[in-house]
Order: sequence, then C-alpha cells, then structure tokens
Amino acid sequence: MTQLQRRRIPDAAVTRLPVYLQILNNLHATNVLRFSSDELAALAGVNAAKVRKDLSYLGSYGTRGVGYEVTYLIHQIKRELGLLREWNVVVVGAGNLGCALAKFGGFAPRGFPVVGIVDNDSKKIGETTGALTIGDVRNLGKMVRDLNITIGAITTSTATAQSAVDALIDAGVASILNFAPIVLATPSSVSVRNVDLGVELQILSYYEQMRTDQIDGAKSQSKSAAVSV
Amino acid sequence: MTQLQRRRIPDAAVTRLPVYLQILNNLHATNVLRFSSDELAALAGVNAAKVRKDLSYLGSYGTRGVGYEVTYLIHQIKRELGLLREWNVVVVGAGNLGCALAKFGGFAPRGFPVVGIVDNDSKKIGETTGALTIGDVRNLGKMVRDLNITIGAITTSTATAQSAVDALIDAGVASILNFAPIVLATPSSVSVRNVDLGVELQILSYYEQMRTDQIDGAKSQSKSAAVSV
DNA sequence: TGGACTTTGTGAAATTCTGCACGAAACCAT
DNA sequence: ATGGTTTCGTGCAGAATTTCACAAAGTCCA
Repeated sequence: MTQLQRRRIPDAAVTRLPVYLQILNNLHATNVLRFSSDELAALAGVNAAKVRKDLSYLGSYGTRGVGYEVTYLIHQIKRELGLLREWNVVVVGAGNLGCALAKFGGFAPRGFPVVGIVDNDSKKIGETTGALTIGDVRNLGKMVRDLNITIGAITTSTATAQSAVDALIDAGVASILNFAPIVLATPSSVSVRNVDLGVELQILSYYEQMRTDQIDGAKSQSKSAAVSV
Repeated sequence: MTQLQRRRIPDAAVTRLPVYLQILNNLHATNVLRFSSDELAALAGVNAAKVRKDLSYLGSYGTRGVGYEVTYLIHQIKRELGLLREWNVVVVGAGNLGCALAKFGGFAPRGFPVVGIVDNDSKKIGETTGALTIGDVRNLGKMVRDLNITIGAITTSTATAQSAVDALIDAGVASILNFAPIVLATPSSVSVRNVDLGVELQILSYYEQMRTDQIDGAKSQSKSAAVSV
C-alpha cells in the first residue's frame, strides 16, 4: 500500500511531455515563474484540457486558480521521463551522420552524452572523431558494460542496420534510435524510435497533394488537412 | 456521382504508408512479385489486419487467396501519397545541418529535390554549398515562385525558427519540415512535421526508466513497455 | 467440376485518445 | 467573512484507432 507504484502514462502523453518540457525550459529562461494550462496549451499547439490531463499523470502539482510553477513542473517532468540522471549513448556506424552525432555537443547537456562510437570497417576503427576513437563493433558488449551505455543510435547503411541492432541487443541495449530507413526486427521488450526524413517528407507530400487537389478540383467541400507533431 | 472523390485516409494510416512503401521497394529490389498482408505485417512490425485496412484505403487492390502485387501496390501507394510527381524543397538556414541537407543527394532520387537554400546572414549569402548558392531569405517569395517550391525545411537556430516559418508561409509554402527544437506557431492550413532528436531520446528515456524501475523495484507484476515508430 | 485451402476486405467489438463541462479549490477585493 | 473570479482535476461522451473474426472470392489439384 505504501509501495509507490509507478503510474503508467499513456503513450500519447509520453510523446508530448518532452515538448512541454522544452517549452517550460524556455519559460524558465525568460524568468517566467508560473503558467496556466491555457498558456502552455497555446505554446504547444494543443488543447488546454489535454495539457491538464497530461500533467495530471505526473501527480496533482497545479494550484487551482493559480496555475503551475515552472521550476517545479520542470522537475516533475524530468523525474517522470527519467531525466534526473544521464543516459549514455553509443553510435553504431561511423559514417557522415554517425560522426556528426559524435561531434555534436548538443546531447550531453541534455543528459544524453555520446560516450562511444563503433563501426565494422577496419579502415575506420582507430580513427578519432571529435573526442572519441572509433571502436570495433565486435567489442560492443564490453563497451556497453564498461561505459554503462543504455541507448544505441544506428547510423549504419540500410544493409547493416539489422545486424547493428542485433549487436546492440546482444550487448544488452534496449533503447534504439534508428536513422536507417528500414523497419528493424526487435523483441517487444526493446524500444525503437525511428528518424526517417524520407518518411516525413512523404507524409507532407500526402497533405500537400490533398491541398493541391482541393484547389484544382473545383469546389468539393471538405475540411482542410492539418498535421502537427 | 462519377466524380472520383478523393478518399480521406486516417492520419494514423498516412504515417504508415511510407513505411509500407519502403518495404515494398525492398521487396521489388529482391525480385519479389507478390506479398500477403501477413508478410508485410511481419516486415513492418504491425498487425496483419491493420495492413489490410490501411491498404484498403487505397482501393481494393488485393486478390483473395493470393495477396497483393508488389509493383502495382507500389504505384498505388505512390499515387495516394502524391509521389508520382516531384516536390521541390527549400532549406531555410545554412548552418551545419542545412548545408548537409543541401549537399546530401538522397532526397532528389526519392522525389524531393532540394532546389534552394537561404539564410539571413549576409556573410553566408552568395557562398555555395553543394550545387546550390546560398540565397537571401528576403528573396524567399520570388524563389518559391520561380522554382515552384512546395516544402520548406527549417534548419535555423531556435531563435530564428519562428521568423523562418513566417517567411515560408508568407511565400506560400504550406508544408514544413522543422528541425528546430521548438513548437512553431502556424495556421491550421499548414502541415508541420517536427524532427527533434532530443524529444526522441527523452521518449526512449521514459521507457528505459520504466524497465529499469521494474527490474530494480522488486517483483511488481506489470507488462513490459514497448514502443515502435 | 468440386472440394480443400488461402487470403482479402470489412463489419463490429475493444481499446485508446481527445475534448467538453463542471465541481473543487484557491486567490482577491471589499 | 463573503461573494466573485480564476484555474485545476477529472468524469464522461464522442472520436479515432486497433484488433478480431468471418464471409467472400479467389487458387490449386485431382
């Protein structure tokens, strides 16, 4: 009973919490102390009731008639998302994108330091990129253990992406950020987030075509298509 | 009545069609002629019934007892997504990412040629990156008209992203691929797709923490968390 | 031809997500 | 104090999405 059972937050809400956090960090940077669900909703481009419901999954941290405290809410969202600690990242695939991620300093300050990069090409192994030396993908297991890595970013070619994810899973990594334009086969205990610009462009293409057709195609009455996120 | 009214495809299905298309292109490349919804479902990591329902939005293009024809389905998905034509892209923001996108040759073959890149920094304007010369963001309107641009990619700093999108919308661009970690304010007639690695990592963090808590936190019986897409 | 088998297409149920509406709780001014 | 105002938290209904389950429609082979 006293056992604090972690609430299970709906997936849809989980994807919005990082967005709220981003906005709250901005508010904090501009010395805003408090905000209402209406204000955050406007900034996030969503419904105010949705904001309140999403935040309520964290607990009852608002004050009726007043709103929410920026710094307190930032802390609560971070706690819930697991951002009070760091999660070490390894990049698999030392091509253009992989090296760019390794050099890019933007992840460490947000709690996701890139602590390793590996490749399967013996010509690349041993070279340095940024502050890191490219390791051998065959040593991934040891690297994951030694460096306490929990997240793997796959930046290999499409052809090697599946073996890359297999190696990561073998090494005990269960969170994958996949940049290869392919659907990875993974056990359901593994989380995968795909980043595929081609897919994003094609989705835009669909809605763009809808609009074009509507304008060209006479006066067929239908709602305009809009997407966000 | 004979008027072919464009079917409205549910948003959730629209986001999956590009994934199916990717897979079908791979099947085509390996000389596979036909596939069943079960096979595609396995490759896409989704439910077979969902595949059939998604494909049914395109029309009844399967054959019972047989399956779907790869090349025919590829054509139908392309038609529905508006990929039978090219959509020209302009990159706004000639920083590291913007220039990388301009140089990266991977979009043109998929139907999204990057035909322009602009910046607001007079020091950058006039320089060349890849095959393109960096233009002045103030000429965006003319550029969009002259080059028939329909999609804008925002690769500016967070601080200038909103003015960048305002400029794009002014210029008549209604499809935005946003790389800045900020929620853009846009009219509902504009489509926005956000690509934010920080958000993706934070979502992974949540599910990673769930797993960690479960292992650490004794034997509380609850289902394992899994995400895809 | 006919019967066994396969796989689609789709109603309908189940689940998840969204948004409204309103009571509850806090602040404020007098 | 007290009434007015603000804003949270949430029950509930409706919308969207997912999944099941099965009839329909085709293939295959003897």
